[in-house]
Amino acid sequence: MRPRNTTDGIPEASIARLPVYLRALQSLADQGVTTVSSHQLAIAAGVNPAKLRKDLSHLGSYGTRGVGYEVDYLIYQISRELGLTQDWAVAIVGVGNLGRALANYGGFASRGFQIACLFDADPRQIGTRVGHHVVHDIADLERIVVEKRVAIGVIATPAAAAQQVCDRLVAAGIRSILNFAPTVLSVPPTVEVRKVDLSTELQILAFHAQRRALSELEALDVIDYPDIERLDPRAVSRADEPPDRPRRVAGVSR
Amino acid sequence: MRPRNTTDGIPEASIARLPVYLRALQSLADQGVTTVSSHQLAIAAGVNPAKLRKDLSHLGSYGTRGVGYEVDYLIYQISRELGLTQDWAVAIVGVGNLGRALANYGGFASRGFQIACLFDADPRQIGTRVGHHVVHDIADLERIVVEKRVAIGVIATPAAAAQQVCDRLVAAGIRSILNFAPTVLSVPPTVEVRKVDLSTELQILAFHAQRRALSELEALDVIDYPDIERLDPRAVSRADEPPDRPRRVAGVSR
DNA sequence: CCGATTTTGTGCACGCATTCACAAAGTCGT
DNA sequence: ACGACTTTGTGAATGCGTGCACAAAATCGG
Ligand SMILES: NC(=O)c1ccc[n+]([C@@H]2O[C@H](COP(=O)([O-])OP(=O)(O)OC[C@H]3O[C@@H](n4cnc5c(N)ncnc54)[C@H](O)[C@@H]3O)[C@@H](O)[C@H]2O)c1
Ligand SMILES: NC(=O)c1ccc[n+]([C@@H]2O[C@H](COP(=O)([O-])OP(=O)(O)OC[C@H]3O[C@@H](n4cnc5c(N)ncnc54)[C@H](O)[C@@H]3O)[C@@H](O)[C@H]2O)c1
Repeated sequence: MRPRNTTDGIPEASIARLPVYLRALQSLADQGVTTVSSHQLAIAAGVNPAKLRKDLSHLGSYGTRGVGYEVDYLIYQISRELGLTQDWAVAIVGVGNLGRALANYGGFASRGFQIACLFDADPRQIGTRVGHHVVHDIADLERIVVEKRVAIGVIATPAAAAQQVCDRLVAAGIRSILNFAPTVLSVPPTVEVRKVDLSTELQILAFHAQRRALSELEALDVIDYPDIERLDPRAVSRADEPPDRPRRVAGVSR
Repeated sequence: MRPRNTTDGIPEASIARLPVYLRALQSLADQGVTTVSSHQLAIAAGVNPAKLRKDLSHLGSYGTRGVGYEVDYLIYQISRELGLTQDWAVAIVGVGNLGRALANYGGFASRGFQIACLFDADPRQIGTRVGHHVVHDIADLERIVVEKRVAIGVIATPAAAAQQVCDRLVAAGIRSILNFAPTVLSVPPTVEVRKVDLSTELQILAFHAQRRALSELEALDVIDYPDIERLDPRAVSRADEPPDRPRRVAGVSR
């Protein structure tokens, strides 16, 4: 073994939190704070202090016992670990509602992500300006992606086109993809896909909201009905009948 | 104990996957498929079949051994569990780039989420139309949220305004919040916040992209340099010097 | 009616992540 | 120079999630 401190393999869960720490640190730096304890930073980042320290310990031993962490130095170390000391060229495919919002967003450039080019398949979009870019024809994707050294592809097309677009991004050599379309993409194992699914987020919120509503109902009025299934707790939109349950319906299906 | 099948407490990890299964099932239903095995559905959803079965088993015993799951029936059961048999009214605060994209998106209504109202603080936005809604003054938030029975709030304002907007949503009785601003929101424990952070996603992609680049470099040329720290593997934007590391620098800090 | 076949539902083992709790390390005041 | 105090870094315990592997259940053909 050699004294290579940052051995390797930082746990995924830690990596996902590093950007949060980074943002909290930058906010502290803006306020003129030069030194921060794990406790303070943990509060700012919304995590447990022990978890924060363990996460940071994966990068190396950058704190000072009795004092805390030097804000600027830690910002640099996290940025370096995340690969933010260089710029990354990003291509956005699909300049509809969402693609436009992303293209116009200023918050990426400041974090080292340069929108390098935009693509669409719609002839009415091609050639128009969005932000300070001209929308390219998807037909030119491979050429331009290579020319501009694009490393990250963002898919903001309808779901039906997503796999096809993904295949072309991969063919052009891109191995990091952020997918906004609600589809499961299949890619070779060398390619990493991350999915952002807004409907899913809302559905998870709905699940918990329903749970809350239900448990509150039970808490106050209900006398614990017998076994009759109470399909819909909120007794409003009960209109749509449940689909024919499987025909076999054995007598004792528990 | 009573024969209440869906006892309670479905693991969070399972809940987060239910929307994915739901979408895969709907796609199958559209193709006319009436019955599906855990294996097929698992492929469509991009997960392990055993995991899928265990997830579904938390909802009840809705499969038929030797056959599989009835597509329509399973769609109904998952929808019910997620609370999608009723409609949910959603308010969007901040109609900038992102808020507009969300307001114009058609994919929410079809999943039971109705955009009920839009808010902004900018006088130039207030009163304008976005989608088929008029943008309301944020000053009227509490009143309108109660009137329209809004259950879910979406924050699409700049980070600086997010906590303040959040507080008002909570004051108006909303207990489910989807936050797009890059801030940690603090809320009472009765309120659930989910965060969608696009910059974080890109940063995670960048981390892995850097790892790949680095390990490929090492794989072919490098003769394993001695201990000199190699800060930047890509030797390009090496311009910016690392910040002054903590002054104390002990001799043997390992 | 029975036996071969398919596929579910789940017990179990394993590994990763979280959190506690504490010794080691460093600071700061006197 | 020293002792009280602060805060890091990490061992150890616990809990959660994943996936294998298999018995139980149901179908179907003969
Ligand atoms: N807008 C939102 O708020 C939102 C929310 C959740 C999910 N999504 C998802 O994000 C994706 C984009 O949403 P949107 O609202 O921007 O859709 P949109 O219809 O407004 O835009 C899609 C764009 O993709 C282009 N396109 C279609 N096929 C293409 C192809 N093969 N190659 C290149 N471009 C192509 C279209 O011309 C269009 O400009 C969709 O999959 C949608 O489900 C969007
Ligand atoms: N646009 C993107 O693609 C993108 C990507 C990642 C993150 N985000 C985040 O999403 C948020 C919105 O981004 P955007 O690009 O739409 O910003 P934007 O500046 O285009 O829009 C913000 C809107 O919020 C309104 N607003 C400001 N203060 C308000 C208040 N107190 N109450 C109500 N409305 C208020 C503004 O008037 C403006 O219309 C930001 O926090 C941004 O960091 C956006």
